[in-house]
Amino acid sequence: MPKRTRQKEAILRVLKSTTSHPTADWIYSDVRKEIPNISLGTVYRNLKLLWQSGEISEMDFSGTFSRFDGNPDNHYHFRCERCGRVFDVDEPVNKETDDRVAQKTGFKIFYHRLEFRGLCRECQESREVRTK
Amino acid sequence: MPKRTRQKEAILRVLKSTTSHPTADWIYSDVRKEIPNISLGTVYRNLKLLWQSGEISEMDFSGTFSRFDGNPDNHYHFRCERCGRVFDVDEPVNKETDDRVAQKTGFKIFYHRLEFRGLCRECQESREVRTK
DNA sequence: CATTTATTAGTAATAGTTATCGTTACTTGT
DNA sequence: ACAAGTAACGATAACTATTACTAATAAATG
Repeated sequence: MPKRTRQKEAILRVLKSTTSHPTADWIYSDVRKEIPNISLGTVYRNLKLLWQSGEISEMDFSGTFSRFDGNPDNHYHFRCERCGRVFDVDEPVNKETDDRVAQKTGFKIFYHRLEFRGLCRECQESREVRTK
Repeated sequence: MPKRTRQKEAILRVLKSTTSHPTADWIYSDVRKEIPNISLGTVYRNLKLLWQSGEISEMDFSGTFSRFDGNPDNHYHFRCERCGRVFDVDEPVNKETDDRVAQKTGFKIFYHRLEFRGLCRECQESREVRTK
């Protein structure tokens, strides 16, 4: 059973108080204002714990390494959360949404990335807790 | 002016001959069957060159570090390709597409990630070549 | 064929993240 | 309230993906 600690609460509070999608390092230096001797490892550990319990979400999916695609045209992907494999999804790219969002926000939008997440056919039998 | 080298051609050939979205390391070991003493740095350098010339695309966007989001509910993001900042996008999440793709593919789909890419308002003035 | 210069192999360095480990402090049961 | 059990801590080392550096090599050009 997880424990509620000062460090975890501070990290969660920092994360809930901003919309800037901070990096682990940014969170680290912000929390240090309150807990000056907190360790960077503690920040990473708690971010993972908070993510596992569903209290936060992580972007820049799938961690450490890049994957490359011989097809340079914009298309969509499916990623299996269990085995990590990536598949192409044959679904037409919807450009109208780009225009509508650009209109609403004032951003100039070149394209978008869409990735579906779930379990591939092979992995659907034996579901497990998500680990990373 | 870029040169066509045996290494670059081999890397491109490997990448065009698979749909498995390989990692740099996987590409490295596959190309080594043909050029045993190729360097891993060469693979990375050429992947970047091929990406810059638009011949391939890269996934797992934006490189090295993760960003975290205090809001665990599924929502969309916009990422500025110049300054790297990430903004929330207030757009309803479309669950029907998940169902349609699941039907077509046999995957079990939990959710999807959608990220728009372009230039934020501040960066729209001085556009530049994309560097990474 | 000689010159120019991008690219190479090899290796060292960097950066983000994770693992380890002895110590601390939250939680639970008595 | 106190003791026991154990999750979490801080500090640091290790790991992994990627990039930078350098002298040597090999495409391209005229």
